[in-house]
Amino acid sequence: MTIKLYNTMSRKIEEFKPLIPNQVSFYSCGPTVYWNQHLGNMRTFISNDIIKRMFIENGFKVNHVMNYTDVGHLTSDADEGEDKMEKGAARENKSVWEVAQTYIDSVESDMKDLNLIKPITPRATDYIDEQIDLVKKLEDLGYTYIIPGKGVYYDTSKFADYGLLGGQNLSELRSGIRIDNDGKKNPTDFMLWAFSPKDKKREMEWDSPWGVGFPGWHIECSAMSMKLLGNHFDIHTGGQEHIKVHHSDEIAQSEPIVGKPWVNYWVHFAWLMAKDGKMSKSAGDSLTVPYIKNKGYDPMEFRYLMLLGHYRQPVDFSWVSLDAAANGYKNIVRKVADLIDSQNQNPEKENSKIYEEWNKKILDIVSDNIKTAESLVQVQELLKADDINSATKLKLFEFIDRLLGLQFINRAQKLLDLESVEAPENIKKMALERVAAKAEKDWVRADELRDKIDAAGWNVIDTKDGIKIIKKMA
RNA sequence: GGCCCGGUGGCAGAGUGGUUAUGCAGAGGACUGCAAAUCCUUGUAUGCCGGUUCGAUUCCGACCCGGGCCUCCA
Repeated sequence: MTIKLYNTMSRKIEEFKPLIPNQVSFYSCGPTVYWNQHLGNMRTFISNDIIKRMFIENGFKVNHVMNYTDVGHLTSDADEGEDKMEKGAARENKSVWEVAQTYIDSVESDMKDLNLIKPITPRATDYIDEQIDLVKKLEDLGYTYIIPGKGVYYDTSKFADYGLLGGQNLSELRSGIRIDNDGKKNPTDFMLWAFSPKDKKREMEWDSPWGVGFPGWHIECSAMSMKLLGNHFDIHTGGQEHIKVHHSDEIAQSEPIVGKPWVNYWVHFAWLMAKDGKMSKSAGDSLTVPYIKNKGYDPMEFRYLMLLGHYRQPVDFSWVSLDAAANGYKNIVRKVADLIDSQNQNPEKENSKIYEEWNKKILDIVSDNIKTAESLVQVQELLKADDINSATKLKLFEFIDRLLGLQFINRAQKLLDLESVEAPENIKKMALERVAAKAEKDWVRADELRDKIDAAGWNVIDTKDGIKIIKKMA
């Protein structure tokens, strides 16, 4: 099967060729754990997860690493800025270490809710020695300089390919830059190691050949990815905003050490936009997984909404679109439940030829640059196909669940379980009274009883085989 | 200022040089005492103007509009 991905470096959709056959090494820039992660972050995690599942279904062994940035960084190289981790600690009256743990727990809970296959998740603070080692190597190679009182900086003019990923060379970047940073040799130079301020003790700081301080932001991803995936690896992903700075800087600090190319495929995800602008402006406020759960949405409904769009296309988040996705998702679950039901009533044998055909068709679509929306069209077509029996459809849904992670069968089974809950005696009694009323064509009495049953939390439904009493969804 | 990406039916969002997905919502019908569920049917959509072409929504150019990045951000 041919796998294709859009490579930001070449700006083309390329056929994927692994460094090692049937294996893929895959690094994703993860969250800074100083606050709740919003739905925009979740979109990125879901995109990573789909790529991973696509590889797994294609028979690859996947080594997926996603870091947690638990080191504070200055918000800007230009001035003193604020340290996000320390800001979080002050806000919550906790140590920075406690803050990190709190939000690691929180994001892991979200990832579980969204049915993400857990990646390997290193923490930046566990790789300080590796980061210092990289800075030392860059210093030995002559790529660094020190600004007294501030830190060790990377001299981007020493790296001929600087900015290649973003499609601009250094002089273009210079002309386009809006701010100038005093002390730096080039506006694009960035900090590799920051010196701790003289006047105050930081909670997170370490000794280094250059003095007590803490690592710059970009170096951690180079250090952890090299350590865990090797000096060369297949795929590096992240949000699209990382192209120009973070990933360009990662390349600049890594390729002098490991050679070129360091990473074969760069994949970037477009943003989920809140209606009033970027999600991150309201980071931690309301648009989180726990928040939508409280509003009664199944996290799978959000995942389904994300899969309706393409990862390289920005998507607007709104309650209207989430509602539409929720309805669409529930409708599929209902139909899958009917398939399970029908298979329980009249077991059929699956048709392996049809299974293989549809399996290939859907996997091909997703393998072609992750066209999840188109794969969901096939899901609808599969449900409508009346020449495929329930057993075959269900087996295909098992595959679809592995590939898209939407837990259709799980939710369908839950629905059936809910529907099989026995009604209590008083409800049953009312339902039988209603049957009697109906027999006498006493429609007023019948509807009254149905309302009473409804108020008690049950639905009574007339079918051609008699009545069904079903517990209402919570 | 530099770079990049879009503008598709009521909404969300695909694909495609020539019968324009899919979903949600809406309408009509079947079924039902009425509901619910389900099924069937249904919609004069591709920003504007040129060009290439037998033919463009799809390719090319200009324009208008919107968005993103360039500063921490998934």
